[in-house]
Amino acid sequence: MASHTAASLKVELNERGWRLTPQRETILHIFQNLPNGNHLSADDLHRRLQDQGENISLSTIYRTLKLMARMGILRELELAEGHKHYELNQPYPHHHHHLICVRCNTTIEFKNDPVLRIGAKTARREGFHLLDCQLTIHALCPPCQQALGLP
Amino acid sequence: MASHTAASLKVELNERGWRLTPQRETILHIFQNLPNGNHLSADDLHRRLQDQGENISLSTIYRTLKLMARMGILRELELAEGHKHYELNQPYPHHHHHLICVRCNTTIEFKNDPVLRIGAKTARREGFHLLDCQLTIHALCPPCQQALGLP
DNA sequence: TTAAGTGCAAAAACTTTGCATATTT
DNA sequence: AAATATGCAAAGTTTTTGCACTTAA
Repeated sequence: MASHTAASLKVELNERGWRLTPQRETILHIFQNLPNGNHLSADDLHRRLQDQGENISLSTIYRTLKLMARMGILRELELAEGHKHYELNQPYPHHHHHLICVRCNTTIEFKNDPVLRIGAKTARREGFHLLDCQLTIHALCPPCQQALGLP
Repeated sequence: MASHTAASLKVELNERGWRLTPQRETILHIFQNLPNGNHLSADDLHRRLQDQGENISLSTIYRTLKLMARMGILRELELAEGHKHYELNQPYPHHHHHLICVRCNTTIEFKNDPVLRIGAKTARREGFHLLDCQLTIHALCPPCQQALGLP
């Protein structure tokens, strides 16, 4: 869960018989330069790559996102938009969780160390190797409570 | 987040200008009779309804699942299969979280009250009305660690 | 009565796959 | 050289939508 350089990514890939390609390196860079709190869908990433003149196919993007999520480099977020979003899987103290309004999709990030510790402990107890731990809270934001006439 | 009867569901729907239809009642029953720890995708639910001779269209199922999730009656789970699953949103002490192997999709449920309290507190602090709170842990199970030759 | 809900079929959105070609190790 | 990765186009899955009809309140 440490931050990656192209070199360390290469090592980690090679250990598993995989390869460092220019596409994978470019995609990693995009995420590393993403302002904190941003996250991209496959399509967002594709567009962003095209904007900077990189032509990487959507297939490769999907394959790379899944690979990096399984390696623990990216975390896969299920926000409210109906498709997955990805962001760098940052270690403590940057690690965070999400509070989401199910009506308007407003999303608030928050940090919580105890939850992170509980997640780590739970995985360890079951013998699992932790990749990511996210608390997702579904709720109604104040304006949406109003709109629904909730007490 | 209390358990629902057809009558209380009706009240809650009517309060918001919505209606209790036979389809909605039938769907609620399916979930109420689901053994603890089970969860259904839209398609699972559709098949299950057909098996018991109920003809409810997939459109209605999708619309109902979303509605009930937004009301806090069902919780929407993002497990690893690539589509949503739903289960009854049960209050403490039945409330639970999920530990998922990203490689083989093995899923383990676990309970954790502190996380639930943290979720409730976080929502309250932001003025949100809590609907659901789920800790999702992505990890590699022991066999999959082996298969990948992890130390 | 009338606003909301349903079913159908069609479309949309998102993701995966087969295969020929290119590239990393 | 051998195995992995890519790009393309095509197909697959899951979910949403428009519309005419039905139904709960």
